[in-house]
Amino acid sequence: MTKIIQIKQTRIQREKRLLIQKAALQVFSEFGLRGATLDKIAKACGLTKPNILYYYSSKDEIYAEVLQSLLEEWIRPLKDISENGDPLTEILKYVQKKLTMSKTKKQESKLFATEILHGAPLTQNILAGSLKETVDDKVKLLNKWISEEKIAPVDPYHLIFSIWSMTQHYADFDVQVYSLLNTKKRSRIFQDAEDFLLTFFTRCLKQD
Amino acid sequence: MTKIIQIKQTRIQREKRLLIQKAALQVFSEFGLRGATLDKIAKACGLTKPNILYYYSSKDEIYAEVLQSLLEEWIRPLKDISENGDPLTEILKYVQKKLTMSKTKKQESKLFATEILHGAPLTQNILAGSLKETVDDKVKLLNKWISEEKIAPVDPYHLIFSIWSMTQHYADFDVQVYSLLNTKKRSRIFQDAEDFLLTFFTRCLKQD
DNA sequence: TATTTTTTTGACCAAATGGACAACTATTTA
DNA sequence: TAAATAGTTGTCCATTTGGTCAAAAAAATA
Repeated sequence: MTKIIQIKQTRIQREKRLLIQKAALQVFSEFGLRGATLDKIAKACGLTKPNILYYYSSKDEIYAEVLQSLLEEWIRPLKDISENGDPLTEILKYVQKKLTMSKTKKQESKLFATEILHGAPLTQNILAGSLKETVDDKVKLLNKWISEEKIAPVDPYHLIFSIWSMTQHYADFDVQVYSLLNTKKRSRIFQDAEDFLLTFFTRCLKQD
Repeated sequence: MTKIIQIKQTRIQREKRLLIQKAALQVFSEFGLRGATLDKIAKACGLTKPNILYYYSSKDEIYAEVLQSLLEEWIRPLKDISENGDPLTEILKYVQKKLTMSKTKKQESKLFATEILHGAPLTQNILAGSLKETVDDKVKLLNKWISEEKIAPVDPYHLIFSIWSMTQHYADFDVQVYSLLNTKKRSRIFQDAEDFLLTFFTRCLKQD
């Protein structure tokens, strides 16, 4: 008797898989792949361990799926930098978008950081693939803007790295950032950060 | 019979403890606290697991010691920013020093990053203690320089964060950085990064 | 060199953890 | 509503792993 392979997801499958992903993101971002346990994920979403393994065949599969869906979201805003807009405005908009992501997607940022930090075992091909494509594309655009003297000359790769590092810092290192600021400044981290970053990049990129 | 407590370390103890610390740094920075196993550390330094536990009473104790000795080293360069030098030069020297550390102390940087990323369970008091003191001190100095119009006005806390994030990025996210650059640019990452950072901070901070 | 102290290790243990599975329940479908 | 399918869970298992311990080996000391 041939086993019938189920193609379409049922309502319950959709719901439970999402539930598990959400809990897994939370647990993985806090403890890392190896520190996270199925029991922790199970508790975080109110399911039993075997029940989780009914939807995913292994812990690694959950991790891979969470990471996968995160990566696409992570790359996307870079693509939005538009050839048509005002160069400086486009770059500042990207900075803002990334900073907002640090605020609203802290767990995603931390999970991504942990993955890269530990050698990107599951992500390497995406980094060297679709991310590299997008980056190379935007580097071309930045170089064009530079040659047209619309922004000040600067290494475009390192410009992109600087945007990533400075914005993601507020998510990944939030504990440190919070520890070093007093209560008053703590309450307006993201406003201050935005002011700082916009000023910073404007000063650095403005053609006088 | 009272057990005699040994105070002075023997030659072997000094040597072996250092050996273990070095191996532990390597393993912890690659796998994180939970991903690292005593067996991996043992293999990395050519000792047996029980032998390691003869020198350290637990895995956590090794981690704590490695982290502890790293933290002091990590904070130090910030203290070197001198009131007496030329403001911009002092800041640029600090940037350079931090960038060099990213190149030569990659494992340390990654271990520190992982610790903070996961909530700094063992580091919180140091962050809020001696690091905060030093930072507050330098913030005062930066504010003084700003009020004297020796550097352009900018939020000093976020300026420090930006130096940390941009320089450490080259250690912590090296896999990503390498993936995105072609062979030619890969061979001069740190020169390019230095050029970029010095230009950037100069443009941002120079009083015209 | 004899004795004491330090160092090393093989064998072992208990807890944690990823995962399997059969039995049971709930839901869907005919 | 009966049959079929999907979903759930208690129990169990094997492996990994932090850590113990007693006995052996090496080193220091008297």
